Amino acid sequence: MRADALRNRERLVEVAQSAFANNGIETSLEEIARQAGVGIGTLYRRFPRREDLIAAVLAERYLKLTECALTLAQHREDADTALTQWLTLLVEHMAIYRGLSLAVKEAIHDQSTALGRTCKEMMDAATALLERGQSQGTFRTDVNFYDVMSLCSGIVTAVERRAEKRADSDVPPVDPYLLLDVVLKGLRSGVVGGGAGG
Amino acid sequence: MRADALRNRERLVEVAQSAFANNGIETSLEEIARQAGVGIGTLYRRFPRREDLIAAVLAERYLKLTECALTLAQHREDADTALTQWLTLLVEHMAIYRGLSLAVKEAIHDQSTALGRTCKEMMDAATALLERGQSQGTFRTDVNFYDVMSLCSGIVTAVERRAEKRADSDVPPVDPYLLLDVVLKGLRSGVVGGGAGG
DNA sequence: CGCTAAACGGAGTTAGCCTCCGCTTTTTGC
DNA sequence: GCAAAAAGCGGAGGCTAACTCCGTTTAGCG
Repeated sequence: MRADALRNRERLVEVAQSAFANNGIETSLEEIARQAGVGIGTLYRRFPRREDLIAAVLAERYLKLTECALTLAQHREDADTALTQWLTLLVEHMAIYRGLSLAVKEAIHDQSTALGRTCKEMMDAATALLERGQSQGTFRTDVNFYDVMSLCSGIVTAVERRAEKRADSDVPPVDPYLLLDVVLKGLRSGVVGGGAGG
Repeated sequence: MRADALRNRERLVEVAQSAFANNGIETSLEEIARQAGVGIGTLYRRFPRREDLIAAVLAERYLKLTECALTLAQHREDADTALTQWLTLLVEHMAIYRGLSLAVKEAIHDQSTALGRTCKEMMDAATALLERGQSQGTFRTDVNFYDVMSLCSGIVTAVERRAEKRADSDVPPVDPYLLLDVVLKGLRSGVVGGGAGG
């Protein structure tokens, strides 16, 4: 890769990072290119899809989450605590850019996108946490990790929306940790078999 | 309202209904106007925002959900069963148009939109179901109805995404009833105080 | 220095949202 | 019935943002 290309790439990721943080993940790509001082063509050559840019921005963060999951899996202690800790991190991570939780949910099953592939590794590592708990009888066995991710993504989306409307009316604040607690409580095995028939 | 205006209005709602069902809620408004045989200006005069059209399409359905909530609230029997039944209906309802769950989540706090106002009545009726259960000790008292709606919306979003990608890879199907069961289980009081610290 | 592949960048195309306003149809008053 | 007025129609046009294409520029190498 040529030196100027590398420089531009880095600059784009840098600008995108702060643009996503300020304006959400839907920030105009032309705006990002302008701020980075490159042409729109340059941005598209390097990041053909918006997700590719998102994936680049998130790369380190995902790596950290993956490592964290691996570490938690190795310390073969309390499976409940392990999953709780990791999901807490995940929820905090997904709340960083407005719109991110949805983008992740979109990409989660799609190995053809950079975001999807990056996600995959992390998912694999974290899946182990759930499955360990399941084999120990800590968590109910009829849910898979996609289900858990989906619920967490729902939590983050709720927080995002609520934050946007905060100026409005009498909207109460939402506590992601509370919602996560509800989900985790629902995941624990206890007396299995709730009531929602299907 | 003039007769021709009423006719056009009905035609638009009719076309929008099937367009939303086939292409999701983000279908181009110009496409809807074209199919209805009216100009784009006519559509916008009657439905200034996309949400107004959505609200019109959903009006009857919301009314049914509201009535259902009221009925369930009056039969002062099992609060758990009541909420379970209603949320099951809700989830089924929100899965009808791709993107609807998000639109509802967007509008839920915004009384300035038609969708928000229609939602409000339904929410008020359903909130009673949760609160009855809470005062009876059936459900944990630290969550409000917005929280429950948010989690349900997350479930539906997951189902929508999964359905879109079904052609892909080895994606397992998702069961909304299962996820709803997880949420409901998490809502039941039992020994309150899970583990997700904040 | 000079050559070449790589990279650049922005003009141009497409698509959808939304507004504005001259024209048409319905309704109303007589 | 008929004409005036009110209501409604519809699409041209402005706008923004995604995305493509290709002539121009430049880094890197010998």
